[in-house]
Amino acid sequence: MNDNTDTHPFTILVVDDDHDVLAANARFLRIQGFEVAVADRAKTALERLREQEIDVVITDLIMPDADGLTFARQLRILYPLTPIVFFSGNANVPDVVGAMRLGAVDFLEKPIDPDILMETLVTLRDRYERHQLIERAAFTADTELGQNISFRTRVLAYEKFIIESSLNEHDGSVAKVIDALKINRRTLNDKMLRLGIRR
Amino acid sequence: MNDNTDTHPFTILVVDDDHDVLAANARFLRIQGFEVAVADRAKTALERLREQEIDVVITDLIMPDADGLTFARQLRILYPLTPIVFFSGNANVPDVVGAMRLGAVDFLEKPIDPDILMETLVTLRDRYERHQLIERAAFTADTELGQNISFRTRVLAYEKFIIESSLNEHDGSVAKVIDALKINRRTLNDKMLRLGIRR
DNA sequence: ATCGGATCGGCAAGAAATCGCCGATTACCC
DNA sequence: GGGTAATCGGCGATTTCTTGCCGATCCGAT
Repeated sequence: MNDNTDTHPFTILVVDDDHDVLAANARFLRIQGFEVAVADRAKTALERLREQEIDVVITDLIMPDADGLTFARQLRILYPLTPIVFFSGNANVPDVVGAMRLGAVDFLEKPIDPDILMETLVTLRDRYERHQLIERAAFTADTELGQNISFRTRVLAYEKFIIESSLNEHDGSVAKVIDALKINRRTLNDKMLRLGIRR
Repeated sequence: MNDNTDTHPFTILVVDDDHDVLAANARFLRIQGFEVAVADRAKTALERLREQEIDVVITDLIMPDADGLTFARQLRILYPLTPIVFFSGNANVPDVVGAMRLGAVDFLEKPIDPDILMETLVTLRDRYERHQLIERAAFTADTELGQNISFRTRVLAYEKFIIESSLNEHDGSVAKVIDALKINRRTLNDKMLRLGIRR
């Protein structure tokens, strides 16, 4: 659709406190052609997120300074829609449930099967490329502390995201979007206007 | 929203192919004061759902005529917002992930701890009583069923998620949430009421 | 018991969103 | 050119949301 001119490469943040595994995974993903950032704990991960535009976070459930779910919760507040993929060596059911409730995309078991990892990431990248138009600024935004994004802003950004996704999904057919989202035609037009969505 | 005055009792459908366990669980729940329907396989479960109004489905992941995820998928098509609670004796991670992606409320391990079961059900009943059917799955872009849920529902679910996350983050302090989300106190209170959020 | 901080809900005016109705535009196909 | 399908925006009645103001409640501290 609306090809924008940004050249931002699809970037993955890998978080793991085991430096060897971290390095190995990072290398593997780079070889596969992904842009990769790394962090060895929650704190550094949040720094990376602040520094650069991250499109997917892959994180161990167990970290030295915070458990993965707490980290995911913080992440969700700052970046509500950034996909998170968890992995863990000895996951129990409640952990998996908790992770999925936080909107995790997937939960992989350690040792990670490279094929499965690739498949997951390729799916996410495809999705990302189709949804390229999402205004990340709306979520990321506000230079200083990502914290300070208002409720309103987030909701609007999310509405925009839904509509753009649905438009993409339906090859730009407004009629189909109306049907899929069960939204009034007039309302949809109004929102598209207000949110600056063009087909 | 619209207060209905119906006298329909909160009804649970328990699905398990082990007749002894099924009977035991059903009795337990009846003693606890719930209205209970039972089924020993997916086919009968779908019949029950057609016959009577079911408010929650609790189902074993493994059934003689269909695996639990397939059943859940059918259920989701017919009744997109009916809460599903899974249980299983030997759940593996992919199963749990699949169940949660289908919008399961929880995933319990067999043998079921009665306390946990009760807690889950009481929560669901409370929510039911507040006419609050929104599920996390409603806004997660990764669900298989994201398409069948209205725009409105998804946005509301997202609002709920933001507020709950923020409350969580701030140890339940409404004042801090007001500050963090930059939302009017009165508006926040209204939304919490409407969305069924308690501290 | 009393004070202060935090929270909550009723009320009502003002602001914003919703959505039906109508007419306009564009594109495509006989 | 006429017919049709898809889309868009102006207008305005109606509905819903927002939010300031006021008073009530709850609790821990004094």
